[in-house]
Amino acid sequence: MAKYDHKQIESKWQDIWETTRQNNTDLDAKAEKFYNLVMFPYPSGEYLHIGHGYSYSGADVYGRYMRVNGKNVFEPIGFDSFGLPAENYAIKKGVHPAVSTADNIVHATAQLKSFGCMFDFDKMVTTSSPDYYRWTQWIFLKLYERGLAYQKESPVNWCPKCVTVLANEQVIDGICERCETEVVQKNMKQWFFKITDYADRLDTDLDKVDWPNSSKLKQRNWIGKSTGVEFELEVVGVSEKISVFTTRIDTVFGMSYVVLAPEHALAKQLGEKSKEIAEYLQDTKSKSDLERQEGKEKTGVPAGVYAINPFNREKVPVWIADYVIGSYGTGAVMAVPAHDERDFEFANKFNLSVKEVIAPYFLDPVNKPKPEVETEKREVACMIVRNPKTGKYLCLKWKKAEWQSFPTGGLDEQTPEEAGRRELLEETGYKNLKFVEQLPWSCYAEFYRPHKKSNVVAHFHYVLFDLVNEETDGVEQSEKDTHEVVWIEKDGIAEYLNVWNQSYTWDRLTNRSKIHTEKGILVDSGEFSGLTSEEAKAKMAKWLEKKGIGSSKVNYRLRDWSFSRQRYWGAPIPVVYCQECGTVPVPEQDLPVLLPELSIDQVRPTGTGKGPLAGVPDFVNAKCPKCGGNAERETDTMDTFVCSSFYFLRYPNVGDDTEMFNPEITKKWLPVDMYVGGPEHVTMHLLYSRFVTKALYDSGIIGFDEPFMKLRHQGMILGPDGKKMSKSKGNVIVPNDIISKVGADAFRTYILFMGRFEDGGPWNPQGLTGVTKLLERVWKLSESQLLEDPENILVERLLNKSIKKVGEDIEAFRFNTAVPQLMILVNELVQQKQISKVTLEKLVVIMAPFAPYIAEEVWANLGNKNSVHVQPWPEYDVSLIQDEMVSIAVQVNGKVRDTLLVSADASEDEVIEVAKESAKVAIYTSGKKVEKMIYVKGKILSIVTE
RNA sequence: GCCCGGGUGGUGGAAUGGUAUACACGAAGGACUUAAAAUCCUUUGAUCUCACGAUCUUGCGGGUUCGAGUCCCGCCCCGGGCACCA
Repeated sequence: MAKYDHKQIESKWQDIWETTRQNNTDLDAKAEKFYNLVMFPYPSGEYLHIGHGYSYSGADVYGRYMRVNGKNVFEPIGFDSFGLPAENYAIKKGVHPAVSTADNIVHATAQLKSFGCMFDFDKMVTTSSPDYYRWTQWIFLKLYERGLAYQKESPVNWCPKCVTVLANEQVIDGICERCETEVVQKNMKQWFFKITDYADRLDTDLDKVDWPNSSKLKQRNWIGKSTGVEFELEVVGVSEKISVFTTRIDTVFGMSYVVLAPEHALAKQLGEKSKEIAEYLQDTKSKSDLERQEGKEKTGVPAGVYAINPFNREKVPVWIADYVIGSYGTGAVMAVPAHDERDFEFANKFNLSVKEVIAPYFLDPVNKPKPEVETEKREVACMIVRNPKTGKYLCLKWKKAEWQSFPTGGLDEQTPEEAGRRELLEETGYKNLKFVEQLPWSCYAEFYRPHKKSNVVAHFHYVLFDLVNEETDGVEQSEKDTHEVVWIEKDGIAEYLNVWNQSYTWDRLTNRSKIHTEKGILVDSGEFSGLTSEEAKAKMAKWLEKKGIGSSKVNYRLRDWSFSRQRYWGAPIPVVYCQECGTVPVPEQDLPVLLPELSIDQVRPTGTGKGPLAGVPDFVNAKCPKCGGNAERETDTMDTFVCSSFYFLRYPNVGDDTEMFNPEITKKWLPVDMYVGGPEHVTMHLLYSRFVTKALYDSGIIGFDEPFMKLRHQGMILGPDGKKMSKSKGNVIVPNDIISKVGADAFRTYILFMGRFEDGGPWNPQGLTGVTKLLERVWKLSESQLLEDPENILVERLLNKSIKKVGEDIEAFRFNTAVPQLMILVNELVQQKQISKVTLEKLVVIMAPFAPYIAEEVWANLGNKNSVHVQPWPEYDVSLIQDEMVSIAVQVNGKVRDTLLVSADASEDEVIEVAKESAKVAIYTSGKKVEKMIYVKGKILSIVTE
């Protein structure tokens, strides 16, 4: 009997599959196409790590499953080999990046082959090779043609260590994503792609794709769509007006000042006249983004001018402060400290007024308004009365409703103070009260009043009193019948009150730094008072439009994509600067603009703000394509994310030197059907790819505007120490050792078995044994004497169930539950004295996506000529999915007391009969009246007794 | 602070509102063996009990339900994303 020798099997089938071209997809085949894509690796280190193996294993199991379900699956792979990390690695090793990249690709390719994935190695792309990056440059030209690539002098993220500009997306908390150096702001002329033109479509089109919800949300947050209004304020004595953007126009009557960002034109203008302002502008300019983030202490200076609130003609001071971002909206905001945390903080620091214009609204969930009775509107005073002698507060316990509250009473044309005194006298008899204050906020509450049998929308005003003495005038019996007067300790109030608006007010009273930032009902807002925030937003926008000073507006947080890099290892930007013609793109037929071959010393970044190419006269000096005169080449290169933003379009066209895409092939094969990769790319690669796809769609080059129809993420495999793998921590696990020890089949199956695919987790080889046992058992089964006929009905049922479950689980990326099903099946088969050939064949087919090598070997050993990987997924027999006998739990009052084995199609009555005979059940039911019996077919019988 | 995930045995982890802890690892005991490895069998959430069995248990506290890991409300903790975006 032969031993299971994974090494021998793996090398044997790798060769055979290569010869038979099993995994080289015939792109012209008639069968329905399935483009199964994994994020291509970045060969910045010597080897791919275990996380790559994880991602590819999952994607490959899925791809293989699609193939045996009749799809013509295309599963390409390549290398994202341009860019900073590859260059940094090369420089560290003292090797030219072209050399180190080529070396790394050799290692990585060998690894990729060992994984046993059905990659089509004939269609590889390497983004750093000229026959690829000519198309990167071509994409640039296409975007440039549409006005989507432009140059702009602006503050950009500069990494002093990588000595280059970075995109916003590559700066994490003010730190360079790659080298973890603090990023500084530098004013430089840089290239940008106008991704902001697509902000809205990038947001709404997410509805078209099947992506994890969390990823859609992440992208939406990054795009940061925000709907509001933009309107103008006149400035007293200045001809310029200030435009502000706000999402809360409903709070406009609470505006107590206006803030300009230091970058605002008016701020600069005012700075010319005032030394104080000029100094402030200078101060904020020198702060790095990180400093601006860290020191969140608000700073600012008065601008010395006043703006006019168009709604109430009130004069409000203008301030200049760096808590307003110059590049967002209009760079100026209206400040409403009563309803915005930041404005509140600023107002507190600089002693600016705070005016409440939004009252919280409460719908009483206990005493809900009744639709059949009338609703009355009332202005109400709510009295908070303290007895200074005892420190207790006056509360009422209601007799006809479940209320425990402070006393309240209608205003009836009186002030809250007057109404409060009157009402307290009536309800409690207390007559000597000292008015303390009226709280600066009010609340609306809508509820049903059982004692008056009506609904009410009450607008509560809160008045504080101190009790001077306990003298009373007595209380009428009718008042005594409705409520009882109680005095409650200060600490007990929060618990005692059960009326929401009062609980809210008490909470705010004891914690005065709180403000109301939610929606509510407008107060003190002129003609808009009484409206809800939503109603007011619509009406106020109309009001502004009618006056011609404002309108609805949408803003996005997304910024344009800065893609020029002052580094060597990237695709040169195909542009020349001509003294006569200005900026001229290199014509398509002249592509690629080749990266000059330099010595390692010339490759090193310069730190001058220009890339190393600027020091290569042969490269720089060029002829203008337009006029033929002398011109200079652009010396910046493109960020690697440009290379990866379209590689999926190129894969099916690899080998075609005449055009980027063959329209026929592209139409047939794109968009990508399934894309697997890490969630860390959601706001970078995935966003950029969607943008480029949409731009090409708008150019009429391609006929689809979303590149990835389905997306699934693998989680991150951490080091054995539970920390993110990194060379410096020395916890990097390379799959090679594992594969050579236990084989690719065991590696793939185990890593997918470890946990949910999207979860990842620390690498722990302990459990590998379980999977190697599984494979060895299958091997042993294949070496045993096989039956010709199916063994028995029980085995058949389990087999059919397994076919169903494994298939469904793969389809849903639930690999970690598919593998256990295979284990259950194999364990059962091992228990059988003998198994049949048919059963073994079916087993091998359904485990083949996980363990392609052993499956193929066993399949061949069974005498099959064709590959197991093109065997159709077995059909399962629906009638064999359901067990004949099922075990039913019998619960008495919620506790399982017995389990019964009954026929699966047993009726409720039959099950009840059997349950009645159970002695265990009888212990809990005898002598008691059965009130209810609930039967869930095949699952449970629930008996409820008195 | 805001927005997403998540919290289940010693460990990785299962579980359309219906028998929580599948499957695997580890551990303990046993068989085979001169011995070990491999393999196979048994046990393995906790507590009480000689035992039959009982009680408790899915981060904490409430609620809905015949029945809650799962649904609702309020907290705590961990991971990720965004962060002065008006």
